[in-house]
Amino acid sequence: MPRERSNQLTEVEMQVLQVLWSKGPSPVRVIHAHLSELRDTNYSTTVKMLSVMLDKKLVRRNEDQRPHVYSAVVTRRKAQKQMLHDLIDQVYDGSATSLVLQALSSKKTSPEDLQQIREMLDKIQGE
Amino acid sequence: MPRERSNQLTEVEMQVLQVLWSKGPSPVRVIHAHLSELRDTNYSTTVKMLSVMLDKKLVRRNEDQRPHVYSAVVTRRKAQKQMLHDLIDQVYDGSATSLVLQALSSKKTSPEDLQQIREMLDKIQGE
DNA sequence: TTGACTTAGCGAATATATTCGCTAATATGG
DNA sequence: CCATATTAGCGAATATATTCGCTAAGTCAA
Repeated sequence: MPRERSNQLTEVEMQVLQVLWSKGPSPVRVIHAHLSELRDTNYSTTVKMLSVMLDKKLVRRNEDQRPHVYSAVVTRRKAQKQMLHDLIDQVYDGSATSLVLQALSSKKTSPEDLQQIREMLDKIQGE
Repeated sequence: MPRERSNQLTEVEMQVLQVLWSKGPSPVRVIHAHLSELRDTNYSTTVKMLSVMLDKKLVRRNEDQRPHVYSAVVTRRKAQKQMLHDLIDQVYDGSATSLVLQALSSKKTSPEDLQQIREMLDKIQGE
């Protein structure tokens, strides 16, 4: 008797959203085509996953058009924010700074990106 | 017939590791005490969870001492890195920079922390 | 219109996740 | 040494996650 459904996305859910975010609203057929590249899955399974995600309100669908069109309920940006905060809270003890430091130190970052980050810092300090 | 076990940590596993990281190697009794603050759980359940995590090699235990002592197999730092990369890959399309920008813009950061980040940037650019 | 194809959906099957009762083994104090 | 408490562990129960077969409904071209 597991606890209440954790609100964290499962791997498949993540992948489906990934597809919807990058391809935009799509019918099952298309979603399935892209999902197949990420995991070995059956069409029926994709249909079912979408119906589950519909129940969970992770996606919505437009039934006006015949092959129904699914789209993500939350924007990529929102999901990112949510997950980022969860990660910071749960694993970084609430310190966004240590996450930032670690992200910078472990991933190669281009000069342009570094510049962009400096600008963000300036903006924050209200220069 | 779900897919292969996802390697992402479940909520409870995360919480148990959280306790081990902050309190260090501990017997079940102690782990349970701290875990109880995070979730409404039974002693037996904690024992079981630890045994499951032992199977998954998420924790190890020393049986020399009588109340056996459990400890985390991976360091907090390692786990952080892993999860951070997964997040960047899966949700930020591989761009550490956009994660950093978002982390900075959505969390209040103290001047000292900002300074620390600037130093990291300088270090990366090899000034 | 009909046959073939596509799309929707349900429900059962199975795997993982989590819970806890109950029993056994071990420790401990008097 | 005995009674009691603590610790370990197993196994069943139950909830979620994921899979897919099978059927029905809709589409469409000849």
